[in-house]
Amino acid sequence: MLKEAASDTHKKRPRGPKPDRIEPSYLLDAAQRVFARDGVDGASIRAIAREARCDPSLLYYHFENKEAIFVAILDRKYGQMMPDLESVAAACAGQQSSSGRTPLQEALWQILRVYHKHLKDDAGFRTMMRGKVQACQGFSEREFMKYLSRMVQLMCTLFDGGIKSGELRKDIDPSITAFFLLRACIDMVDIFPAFSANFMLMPPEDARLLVEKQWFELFWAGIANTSYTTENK
Amino acid sequence: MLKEAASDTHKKRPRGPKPDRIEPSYLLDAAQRVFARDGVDGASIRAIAREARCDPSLLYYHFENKEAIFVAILDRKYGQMMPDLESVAAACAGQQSSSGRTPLQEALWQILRVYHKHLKDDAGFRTMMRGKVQACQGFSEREFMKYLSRMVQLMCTLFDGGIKSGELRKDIDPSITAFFLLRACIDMVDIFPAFSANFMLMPPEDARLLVEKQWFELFWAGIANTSYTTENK
DNA sequence: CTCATAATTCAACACATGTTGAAAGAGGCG
DNA sequence: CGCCTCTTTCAACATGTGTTGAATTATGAG
Repeated sequence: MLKEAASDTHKKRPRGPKPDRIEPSYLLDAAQRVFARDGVDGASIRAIAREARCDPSLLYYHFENKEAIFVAILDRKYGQMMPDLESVAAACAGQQSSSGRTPLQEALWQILRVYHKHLKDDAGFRTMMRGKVQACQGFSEREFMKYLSRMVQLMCTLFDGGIKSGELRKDIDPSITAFFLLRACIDMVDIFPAFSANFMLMPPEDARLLVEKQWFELFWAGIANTSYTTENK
Repeated sequence: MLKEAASDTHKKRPRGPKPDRIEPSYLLDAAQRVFARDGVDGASIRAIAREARCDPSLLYYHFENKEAIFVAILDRKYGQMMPDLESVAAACAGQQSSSGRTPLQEALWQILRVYHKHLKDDAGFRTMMRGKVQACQGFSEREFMKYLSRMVQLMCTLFDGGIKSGELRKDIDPSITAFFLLRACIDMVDIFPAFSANFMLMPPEDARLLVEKQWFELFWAGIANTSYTTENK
C-alpha cells in the first residue's frame, strides 16, 4: 500500500525545460519544489535530481549534502526578504499614518504585508517553512534560528518603541509579544488557511484574507493602549 | 556522516522491563516514545520494535500497519482528554467566577489548564503532535481533523455564548477565534517554550508559564468587550 | 500427556536511501 | 588533432525500509 503512494508521489514528471548549463540556482528551484511536495525530511536526493532532470551525483558536485541544499534555499529567500522588512520597519517608525491607525499599528501591518508579498507566490518555500519551523528541532536548526532571531529583534525594537511612545500597553513583554507576531506571520501564509479549510465553508484564498484581518485586529486590540488610541481620534 | 547520527539515534537501549504477555497498550507506549524521539514520519517499525524489545512482525500482528499504530495512540489520548474538556466547558458556562474574571474568561482559562494538565507529563504525545499537527497534511490527516473539529466546536460554542452574554466584542468571528485559541493550545505546551528558549534568557519551564499567561492576557484583551468588564468591576 | 490455537520470532523480499569513485562528455586552447 | 579542466553521468556500496509467509514457541483445554 505504500507502493502506490510512493509511485504516485515520486513519479511525477518534472516541469520546465532543462537548461544546457545547469546553474546552482536551477537546482535550488527544483529542490524547493520537491521539499514543498514531500517535506524537507521526506524529500530524497534522487527525487530532487529527477525534478531537475539530472543525476543525483550532480547535486553532490554543487552542494556538500542535502542539508547544504536546504540552507542554501534558506539563505536565498531571507537574503531577498530581510532588507525589505527592515526598510519598511525603518520607514514607518515615527511617521504619522493617514488612516485611523497609529504609526506602530501601520508599521506592523505593513510588515505583515511585505512578508506576505514575498511568500505569496513561493508555495515551495512556504510549505518548506511550514514543515520546518514547526518541528523546531534537528536538521539545520541553527541556520533557521539565525534568521528567526533577526526577525524577532526587528519586531522587538518596534514594540519597545511603541511602549515608550504610549501606543502600547506598558505591561506587555516586548520579546514575548514579538514572538507571538512572528509565529502568526509564519502561520498566516499557509497554516491558517490550510486549517481553516477544514472548518470554514469558503475558498481558501477568501479564508486567508479574512483570517489575516481578524487576527491582526485581535492582536492589536490585545496590545494597544486604549487611552492612547481614544485620545488620538 | 549520517551513519554516526543514525547509530546515535537508533541504538538507544530500551527502558523498562518487557512484560511476559505483551499488551497492545504496551506497544503503543513504546511507539509513542519512538514517535516522540524520531518524529512520526522518521520513526521506523524496526525502531519501535527495538524499543518494545520485540520483533517487528509482532507489530503487524497487533496492528494493521504504521498508520494504524499512530491512529491508535491518537484515539487513546483524545479518548481520555475530550470528556474532561467537555465537562469543564459545561461546568463553567453560566457560572459566576469568584475572581475578577468573567464566567467565559474563567472557562477558557480552565480549558487551557485541563488541556495542559493532560499533556504536561506526556512528552511523547506532545512531541508527536508538534511534528504532526503542524504538517497539517498527509499521513492520517482525517483522523486528526476529526478530533480537532470536536475541539473547535467546543470552543466555538463558548464564543457564541460569550457574544450573546455581552462578554465578548460583537464583531469577532467565533469560528476563526476558536481556531486561534486551538492553535495556541497546541503551541502552548511545547512550541512556545521551545522557541522562547532561543530568544529568552530563562529556564524553559519558567518561560512556558510566563508565555502562557502573557498569551492568554493578550488573547482575552483582544476579544473582550471592554464595556462589559468595566461595568462589572 | 496431546493437541489446537494464540502469541512471537526468523528469514527474506523488493525497493529506497545517502553517498562515492570512476568513467564519460563538453568546451576551450595549443 | 591532443590535452586539460570543468561538468555530468554510470554503477555500485552499504544500510534501512515496510511488509509477509513460514517456522517456532508459549498457553490453555480435554
